[in-house]
Amino acid sequence: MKKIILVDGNNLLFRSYYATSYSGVIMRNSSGFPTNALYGFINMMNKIIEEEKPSYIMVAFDKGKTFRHEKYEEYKAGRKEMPEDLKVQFPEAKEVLDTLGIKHFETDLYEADDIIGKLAREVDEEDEFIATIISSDKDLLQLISDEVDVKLLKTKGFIRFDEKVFQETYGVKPIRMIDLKALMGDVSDHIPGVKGIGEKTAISLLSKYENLDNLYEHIDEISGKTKEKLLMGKDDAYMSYDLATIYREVPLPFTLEDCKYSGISSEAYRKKLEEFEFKSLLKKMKEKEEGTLETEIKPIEKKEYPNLSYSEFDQTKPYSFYLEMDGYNYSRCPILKVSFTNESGCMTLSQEELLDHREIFENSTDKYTYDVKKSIIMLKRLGISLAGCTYDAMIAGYLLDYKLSDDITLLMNQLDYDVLSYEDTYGTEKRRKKVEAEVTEEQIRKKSAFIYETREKLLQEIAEFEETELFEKVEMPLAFVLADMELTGIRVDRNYLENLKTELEEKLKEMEQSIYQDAGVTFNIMSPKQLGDVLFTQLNLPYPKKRKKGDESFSTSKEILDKISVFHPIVNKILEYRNLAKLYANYAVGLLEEIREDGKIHTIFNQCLTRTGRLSSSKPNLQNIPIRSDYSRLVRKAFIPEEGAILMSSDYSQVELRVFAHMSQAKNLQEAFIEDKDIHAKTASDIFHVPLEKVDKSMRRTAKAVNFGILYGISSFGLSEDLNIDVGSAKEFLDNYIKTYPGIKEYMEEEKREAYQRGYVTTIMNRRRTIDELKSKNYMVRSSGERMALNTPIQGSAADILKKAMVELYEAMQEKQLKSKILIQVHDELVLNVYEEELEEVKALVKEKMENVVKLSVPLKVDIETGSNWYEAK
DNA sequence: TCAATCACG
DNA sequence: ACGTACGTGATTGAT
Repeated sequence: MKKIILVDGNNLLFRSYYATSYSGVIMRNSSGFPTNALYGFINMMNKIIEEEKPSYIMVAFDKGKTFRHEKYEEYKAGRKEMPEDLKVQFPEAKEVLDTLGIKHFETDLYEADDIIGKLAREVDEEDEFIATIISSDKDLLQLISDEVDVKLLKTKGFIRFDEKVFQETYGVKPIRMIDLKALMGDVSDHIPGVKGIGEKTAISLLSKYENLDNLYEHIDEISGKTKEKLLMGKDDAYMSYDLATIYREVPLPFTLEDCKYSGISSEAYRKKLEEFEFKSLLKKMKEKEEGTLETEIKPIEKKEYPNLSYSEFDQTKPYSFYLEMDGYNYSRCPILKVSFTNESGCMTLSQEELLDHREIFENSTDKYTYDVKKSIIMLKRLGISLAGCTYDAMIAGYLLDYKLSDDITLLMNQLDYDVLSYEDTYGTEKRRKKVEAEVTEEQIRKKSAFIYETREKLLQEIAEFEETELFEKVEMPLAFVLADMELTGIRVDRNYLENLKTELEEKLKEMEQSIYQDAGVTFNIMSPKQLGDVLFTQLNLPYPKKRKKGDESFSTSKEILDKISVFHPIVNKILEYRNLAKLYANYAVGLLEEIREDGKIHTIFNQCLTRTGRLSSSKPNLQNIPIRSDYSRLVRKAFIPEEGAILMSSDYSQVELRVFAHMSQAKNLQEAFIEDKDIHAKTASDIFHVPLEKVDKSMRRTAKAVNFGILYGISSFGLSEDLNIDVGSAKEFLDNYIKTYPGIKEYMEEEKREAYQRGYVTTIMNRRRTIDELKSKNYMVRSSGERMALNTPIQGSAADILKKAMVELYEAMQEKQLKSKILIQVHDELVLNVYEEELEEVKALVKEKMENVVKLSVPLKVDIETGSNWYEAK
């Protein structure tokens, strides 16, 4: 078989141009010629050749106006002029292809899509060739056939679509991509589609009616809004259908055979790279010639592994394992299969087989996996304890700022591994698919092979990011701490919650009647839509906010309701009702449902989720148990210690502000912490120019809001909203703040400058967050990126600090063989179950570990409280 | 599946 | 002139 690669050249140049042009600034060589699109383009061509190893390749381009322009005015209008800086890179790209001996083609009236469409047809019609199309444009998916697949480029990585994958993703045949687009449209392609129909609706309609014509023939079977929309948009749908259809009869002056690729680049290619000043590409080229490429990051070596039996697998050499669940919830579902890989080969075991071979997990050989916490917990249920696991690809991927999920395949795709997602293989949680055992077996083997093969590369990258300490000393050991916390769980007083639930039920019922009476009608109080109607139309209360033109809906947020509460007694009742309803659903019913047979709640701590480095908690979320109001915080009384123990809460006082004082090096602020002053009062005294003892409650509250504003990447508008004051006064406070604390303005400017320059920000432990928003041309998006750039180092460093403290505390407690345990982490607070006889020792240990975990230019301070429940311990 | 709302740091 | 504070998760009604 001859393999030909068909590249959508326009698409490649466009996406590399827009991926690298931010705030109008783009890469240029020293004579000012723009090179950003070329850089991405050449890189991608190299990558394609490396990965696909094609013997035939061709790149298609657009050429000015096409027949689609002639036919549809709208299409013409929708297409914007290409920026000049991008335009000039096209001829250069084509010259580069010439120097590489790669065929390229463009022709009047047709787009790159159409050229590729014609070639794909030729591939379909003869027997020697198979083709892979490369683009990020989903439009091309309509060309998929037996012999043609599409490598769909994503921001990171790609997805390979063949007939099967397409069918599984969209529920219809590839050619129906056209019908899909006709319905859902495509903004980037200026295809309107039917207004109000999105991807999900389009897919479900087509999986039922197959194609557009048939859909409109059976339009009367469809009900409600969808039908209306479809009828309204019928003309648009058919126009879109026409626009989305790739024309496959383009006359071509060459054959498939003419696209032969020799693999030899000429001296002219090097000259071009020199002209563009692509130093890294030149370096790579040189190293390739000298055979010294290995000095750079080791390329991933994908290998085939012999399938071994248990006794053949060499357990004395480090190996990777991957544990595939049979379901979606690791605290409940069984293990489907586990795969193992190392140099000796690979093997898979089922859950039953594992029980006979537990030493594969319990021996002391180094092991690598994906999601070690999940693995520990699932194995624990089988009575197996995991030893020697030193590497978690999920954590590595998280620190390298890859896009992650609990599904390993997302990371694999980004590292060029071709694998189907868990959901695509097994179906969704609700709709499970039947899968052949051999298929899954092969997929699972691929996963442990992936972990094994990519480990060195990822560790090298972590070292380059200077995150090795963060990886080895914090995140890896933390996974074990979290596993222990999840397994331990927190004890809950079921009786107390039942009573609370009944109490709330009664109160809600009463209030409901009272509200109906005030309103004069019965309605669903929880529905913002109905509530807005009752308040602002029927009771005719004033709406205290400007409304956008054409906006029919009313916001019924707390903020709005607070403002109108003086006009009618119903408003406060509604606010109260909402409070209680929230309490009822989330914290009475919700928590009761989560109590397991052991009388405890076992939350899940997500270690690799947040963009800042914080943990998150789910199923249930124990990081948002009420505390801010007197009544709702009573929920905390439901969280109780074990017999003979008490609950201890230990929280950092003002960590984020302390971190900020440390990083900004603002002397005045640092001193306030060194002298252990009430920081908000001190700030108030400074910005209002009054002595400390003259600071009243309102001043302190204002100062506190300003301090928070600073941490979040302040705007005077945001502050004015928060404090309910005018923007002028808010600005005044901020100006005073900046005057009072010299250095912070410079710090913030420098932080932003660096973020723009590098495209990412870092924390004190070099945790990295890339911020693509800074590249946006949209002012709003970019500003939001700037605030992330300001806030992430602070929030993230605080997260680093508590994570490291948790690890050190945990290890010290193990060392001392204490029975007491860490139960919950809430960003700046730890909750522990502490046995009475260990109280003093644990208290001292916690304080010592938390306060001394890092040395900052300001001290860290920890407050500890204890009690017979979580309410008391605060 | 989305938006609105509101619980936490 | 624009639209506006950082990071999460769960529930609800509406589509």
